[in-house]
Amino acid sequence: MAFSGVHHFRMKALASELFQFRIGELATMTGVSTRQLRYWESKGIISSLEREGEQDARVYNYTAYVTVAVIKEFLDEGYTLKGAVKKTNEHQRNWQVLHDVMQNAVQDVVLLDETPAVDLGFFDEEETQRLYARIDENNKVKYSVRPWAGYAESIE
DNA sequence: CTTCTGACA
DNA sequence: TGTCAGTA
Repeated sequence: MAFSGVHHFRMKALASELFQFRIGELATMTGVSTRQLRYWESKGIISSLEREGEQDARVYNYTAYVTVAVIKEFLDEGYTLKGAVKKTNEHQRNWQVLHDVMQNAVQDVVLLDETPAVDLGFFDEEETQRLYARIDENNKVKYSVRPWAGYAESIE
C-alpha cells in the first residue's frame, strides 16, 4: 500500500485490539447502560474479551463498540431489542460487503499527470492496462486507462 | 472509584 | 431495566 502513514495506522488500529474499553467507558460512549451491556452479553448479542476471572471487569474491542452503537441507534428509532439486533446484523453484513469491495478494488492511490488518482487495478484480462479514477474540477468521476508499467509513483 | 453477580419495591 | 447489596 502506498498509504503507510495515518491511513494505514488507522486500518491496523481498527482491525487489531488497540482500542479497548471497559464496560463503564462503553456505556458512556454509547448511552447504553452497563446493566444492558451485561444483559446483551448474556444473550450472546455482544461479546467481551476473555477474562481471567469472573470478578474482572469486562473489556470490549472496537467491533463491540460499533455493534452497540448501531443497536442503540435502532432502539432509539423505536425497534425492540430483538428487532434492533436483526437490523444490526443486516446492517453489518452490508458494511462487510462494502469493506471487502473497497479493500479489494482500491489497489493504491497514485499520482497520474501530477494529480491524485485511485488505482482500481487491471482493466483487461491480459493485465496490460490499468484503470484509474479521479475527481475533476466539477466533482465528477473521471476514469483513465493507462498501460501498466509495473509500478507507479505512489503517494506516501 | 469501578465492576461483578444475584435479586427484587 | 433500574438499583441496591456485599465483594474484590
